[in-house]
Amino acid sequence: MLELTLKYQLCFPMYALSRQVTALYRPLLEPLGLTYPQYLILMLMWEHKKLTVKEIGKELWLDSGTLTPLLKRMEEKGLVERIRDKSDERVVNIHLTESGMLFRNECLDIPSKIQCQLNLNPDQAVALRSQLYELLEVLDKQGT
Amino acid sequence: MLELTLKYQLCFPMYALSRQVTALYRPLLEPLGLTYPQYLILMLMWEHKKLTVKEIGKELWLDSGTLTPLLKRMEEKGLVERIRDKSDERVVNIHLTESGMLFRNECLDIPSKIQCQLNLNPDQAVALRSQLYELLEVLDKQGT
DNA sequence: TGCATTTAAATTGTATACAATATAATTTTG
DNA sequence: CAAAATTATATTGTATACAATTTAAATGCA
Repeated sequence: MLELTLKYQLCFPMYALSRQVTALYRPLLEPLGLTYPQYLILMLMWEHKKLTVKEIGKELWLDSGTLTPLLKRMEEKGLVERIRDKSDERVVNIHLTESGMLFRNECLDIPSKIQCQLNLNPDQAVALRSQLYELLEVLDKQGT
Repeated sequence: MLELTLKYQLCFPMYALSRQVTALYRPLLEPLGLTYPQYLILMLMWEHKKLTVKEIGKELWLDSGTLTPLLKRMEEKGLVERIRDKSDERVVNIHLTESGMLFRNECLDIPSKIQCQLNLNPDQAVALRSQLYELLEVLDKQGT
């Protein structure tokens, strides 16, 4: 396991699978004019209606260097609005628009389509997800 | 599991973890002037000495649009040479240089450092790796 | 043989990621 | 209170990813 060969690495299948799973989303999101990170942000917004850039960054593990241009593109598409906080001018609040809200209906069956293509039963999916979140937790604590 | 909320998705922790694990490599690779994809290519080259762009692409699930500039940068650093195949001028063979060979010594303890930071025992790591490769296999077959 | 098809890389253009730095606003502190 | 430190976002620059197209070479086949 500690060998310096591609096939013994844990990181590599993680990297490759992440990209290939994202590729599964592409044909589902492209007709909606969405990219995968934009879809992630929309999922957050459907749940929260309003979030700061910092809060989005914490959820997605992304910084403002990535989020600022990404959110600007989403604003251009009319999915969200970027509004400076009145009480703290450093903060930018992201608001879901009516249009962004309606996009949710178009995305309702995406999760089931993806899970089907991964050929996973629900139990397996839940188990794998837990394991991945455990590792994220480990890294989160180290980052502190 | 089929809910349209970030925390119920399987894809998201995969995406986030992949990036965070790559971030673990960064402080180890940066002193060597390497990026993570460059390190992956080096691992392949240490094993094979000579590969075509297409063969590298198949191993890493990357296309020439990504690999051509990446390999040019590695050539500039003196890690590899890019040489047109004499018998088939469409093909570019990538050769490991002496210098690229020597880099292996600097990377020997990277895998153990990473595994340590992930706080995984070898059995867990092997099990997770297998599961990820199974999913890659599923996607590979669909891609056919 | 000669031309259509296929193949391997390269190129172009767009969208992330992320380090490093800059900017502006707020908080802390002496 | 005023300067220093911190914080939130934006900007700049570099390096992937990847779709779409182009180019050049090799192959298939009538």
